Amino acid sequence: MQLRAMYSNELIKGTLRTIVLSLLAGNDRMYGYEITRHVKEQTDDRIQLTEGALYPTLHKLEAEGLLTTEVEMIGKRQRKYYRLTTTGKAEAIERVNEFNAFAATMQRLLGLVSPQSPSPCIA
Amino acid sequence: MQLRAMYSNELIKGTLRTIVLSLLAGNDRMYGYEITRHVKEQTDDRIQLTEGALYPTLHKLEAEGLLTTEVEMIGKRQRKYYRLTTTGKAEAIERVNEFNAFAATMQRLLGLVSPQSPSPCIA
DNA sequence: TCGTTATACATAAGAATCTAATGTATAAAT
DNA sequence: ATTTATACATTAGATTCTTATGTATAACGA
Repeated sequence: MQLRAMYSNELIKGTLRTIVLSLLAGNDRMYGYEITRHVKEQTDDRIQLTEGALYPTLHKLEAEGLLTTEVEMIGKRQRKYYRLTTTGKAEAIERVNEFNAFAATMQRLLGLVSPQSPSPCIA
Repeated sequence: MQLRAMYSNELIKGTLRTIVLSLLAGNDRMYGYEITRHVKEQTDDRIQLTEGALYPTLHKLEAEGLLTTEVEMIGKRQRKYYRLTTTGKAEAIERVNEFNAFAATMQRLLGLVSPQSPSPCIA
């Protein structure tokens, strides 16, 4: 479940956990399918998660105590919500900062930014 | 050979080819050990390539026709220089642009930049 | 001189992650 | 009635990376 879209698949590898944690940090609770829709929309179809990668990742994050689950029935259909634990919230912040720092380092290494500009456009 | 340093290893995955191609795009020719030193220095030890990842990657890039090699003897010690082919030069540009676009998309998704700012601080 | 560190290549077992396919099922839309 | 969307899940195989190991020369410091 990484992408079926634009970016050469390799680049996305290793960012799935960061994406999931970041989305949950901003959304209180979300279910798997919702996460895939959200990412697809927010990135204009550039990143499309696949089930084969997403579900195992969610299960792993839960097993590590970063997420808790709440199952609800929508009609006869099951829906499994995920929510960050306290540990998960801290981890989310750490991961996002880490990605940001990594991107800045890479952009410098690849000559995409001048060494002077400390980090690219942090909001 | 990805990193033994700061960034949670996962993030670096998939960027090795991009790094190698980018460095060779800026340096005419380089040998393996030189690449590891270069990356380490340029990133202030934040990214440290390991042999187990670098050498197989160089061999693969050569097999794909993106690199050519020139072996030279420094005293009794062998040194294997790598150089971009025409195809390799085009691929290098593509990969770097791809990373840049990917980083921008991720930074938007992770809420690190406002949706207005088109791409972060391109030099 | 002797030991350590640096230079310089390479491979390989095992771990981790992702892709692509498959499976099951309900609900909505055409 | 059929297709598409919603919603979960697993799994075989591929790819990539980590960690360790192997070989060898050169330089440096004690």
